[in-house]
Amino acid sequence: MGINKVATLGEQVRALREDAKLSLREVAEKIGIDTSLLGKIERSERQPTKEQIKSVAKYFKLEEKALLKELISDQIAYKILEENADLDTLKVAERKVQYLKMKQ
Amino acid sequence: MGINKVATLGEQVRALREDAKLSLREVAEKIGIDTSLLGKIERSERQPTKEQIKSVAKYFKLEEKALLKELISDQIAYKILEENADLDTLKVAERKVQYLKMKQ
DNA sequence: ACTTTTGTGGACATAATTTGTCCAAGGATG
DNA sequence: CATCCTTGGACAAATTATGTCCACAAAAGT
Repeated sequence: MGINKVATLGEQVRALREDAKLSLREVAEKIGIDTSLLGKIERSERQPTKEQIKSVAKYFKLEEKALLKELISDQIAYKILEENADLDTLKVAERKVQYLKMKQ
Repeated sequence: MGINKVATLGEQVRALREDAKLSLREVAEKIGIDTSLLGKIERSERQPTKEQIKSVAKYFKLEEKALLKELISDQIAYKILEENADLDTLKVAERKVQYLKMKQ
């Protein structure tokens, strides 16, 4: 699974790890976090911090910025789902971003 | 200012209140919250809870669902801004919502 | 000019949410 | 069986958000 497929950040990380035939333990240790935590991140039970994102990006030689974007979009997607909000809510949000940027 | 204009939830509430020529105190009391809190909500310094949204909707005879949508879109817009994220992030989020809904 | 009302903002305790770890247990692999 | 792997619960700790109190300045009223 490529990094560009539609999947959560966690799923993408898992795919990277499995493609590299590495265990949670190995990667977690390299990144400096608990095995269980990495597992939770892959299952989207925990949101990685920016620092963790950096470590992951570095480890898998990915662009940190791209992963960050995956993180934010994940968080927004989950918010929409758990609030049971209409997809159109995102359009409204987009307009608000533009509006708020206008008024500096 | 109508409820449909592009503005934050707080600004919309403020507009409603000012159009009705009411003070923060009056409305806050009716709604059962502190004056200062209502002010902060109008300035987006605090996010109203769902209960507060309900009270506001009831008080101004608006659809609760519409206000809820304003709340969620506000939260998303502010997230985009404070993370300095690209607007395209919202598109990614949209695809993820669809993706996550697919896998039930 | 004095009084009252109004909105804002800081400080703060409290509450709610999130994070990260430990540990136990179940599966798969060999 | 023995080992490695992943998952999940429980929980303390950390982080973030909430709501109130209070003081102050500006505006409005008398």
